[in-house]
Amino acid sequence: MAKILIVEDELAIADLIRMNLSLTGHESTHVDSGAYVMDAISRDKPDLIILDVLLPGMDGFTLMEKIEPLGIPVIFLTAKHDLADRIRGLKLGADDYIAKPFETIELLTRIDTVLRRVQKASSPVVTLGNLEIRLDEHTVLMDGQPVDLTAKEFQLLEVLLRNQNIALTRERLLEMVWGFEYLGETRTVDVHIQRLRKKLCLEEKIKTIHRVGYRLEASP
Amino acid sequence: MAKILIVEDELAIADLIRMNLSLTGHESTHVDSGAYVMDAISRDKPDLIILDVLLPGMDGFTLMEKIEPLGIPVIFLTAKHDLADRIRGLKLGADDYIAKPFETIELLTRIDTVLRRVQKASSPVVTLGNLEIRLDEHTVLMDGQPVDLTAKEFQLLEVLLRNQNIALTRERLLEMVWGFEYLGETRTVDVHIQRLRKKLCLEEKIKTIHRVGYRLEASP
DNA sequence: TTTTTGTTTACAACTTTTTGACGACTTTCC
DNA sequence: GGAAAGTCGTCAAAAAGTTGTAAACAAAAA
Repeated sequence: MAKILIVEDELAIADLIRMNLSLTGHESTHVDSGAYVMDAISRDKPDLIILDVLLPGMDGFTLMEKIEPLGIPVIFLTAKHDLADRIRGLKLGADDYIAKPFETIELLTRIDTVLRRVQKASSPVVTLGNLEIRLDEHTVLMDGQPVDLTAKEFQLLEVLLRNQNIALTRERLLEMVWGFEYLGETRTVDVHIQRLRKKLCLEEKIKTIHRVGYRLEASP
Repeated sequence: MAKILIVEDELAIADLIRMNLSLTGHESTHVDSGAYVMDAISRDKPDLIILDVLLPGMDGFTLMEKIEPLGIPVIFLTAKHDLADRIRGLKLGADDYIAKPFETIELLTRIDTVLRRVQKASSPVVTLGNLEIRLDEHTVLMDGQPVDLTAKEFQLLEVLLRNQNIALTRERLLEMVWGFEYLGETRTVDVHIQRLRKKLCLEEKIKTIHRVGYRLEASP
């Protein structure tokens, strides 16, 4: 169940892909020119982009450079024998490529593999038990209800989330949240940890490691 | 700079791969039959395995099932047109595949991509018999169950682990765990050793060396 | 200014670490 | 072999150190 954007000028191929995606429970949209890609991305917020290298208007590599910073995974479609293209695509940050003509099952498998890989890695929304942390929006929902966090609290939460299951010393947390050169009491960390625990009911999840620091436990 | 195990029966191909890996700064070992793979893994502890599907002795898929639980990433080598094989490999948990005959640069690129992806994920873990010590998490699991250790206990365990099979005097342990300038009773060490032995059932493994100190025996 | 956010202080509650005592065990040497 | 000397294991109480919390204070934003 992912949203997939197909960038492909040959309608027959696009339709083939769309049909197969819908059969496997994915939602897809299609644009047939490079010029519309960025618009489509901001409108649909796809989870994955399938990108033909040979496009009218704007070539796939130029597009790739624009897409890459957004962190959306890309699967390249290339002609069978353009090895150089495939390498270039991978180097630009594409997650995979498929050579045309491709077999449907291979396409679907690769899509699933990439989605699985990426969903593990990073998404702008992190959930932790009954919490949903939207990094982009800078908001936190607890059981769907928004909770007000101050800037420092949010940053601290972010650092803890990015280091789930890792014990972090107060010094390390000061570095990461307050900045490398910050000279302050390690006590400050405690107080913020307390506030996070209280506001988000994380008494259990944010473990104190005596004489070490704190560790946020990942959800089981 | 990774250790790579090549499982390939055609010597020419294995040599080609090894040469290229050494040119790009990787270390590699080679076995030419499936029968030796598990031995080679436990001996060399490779960071990545390149596995030919068609092998004498044991086929790649059977091997894959054995390797998968170890969490070592695998790149499959398949014949160009065996699409079914590639899919099967990916489904079994392979991280990538390359179709023979392959171009060297593609191989190298894919190796780097997989290594980069995997290195992000992993974190330092040491095992000793039924114990698993996660340094980052500051946790110790015994038969999969977490055991509570205090900070000093954990540090002491770490030092012992880093010096397996080496007898350490109390003075040396004090230096390494308590710090160079620490002035305290050597009795303190005993007490902590006792607690480790008790908590982690290490009565056998942490040997007392009379008039010398202690030694942690490596697992057989 | 008022309000909100961030930092520090103070102290009680708590956990860990150290210590000293003593019995058990090993080694050494007669 | 057996006694003396030294070493180690264990316990529990004392000491040291760490953390939670509230509340005061300072800084920044509205």
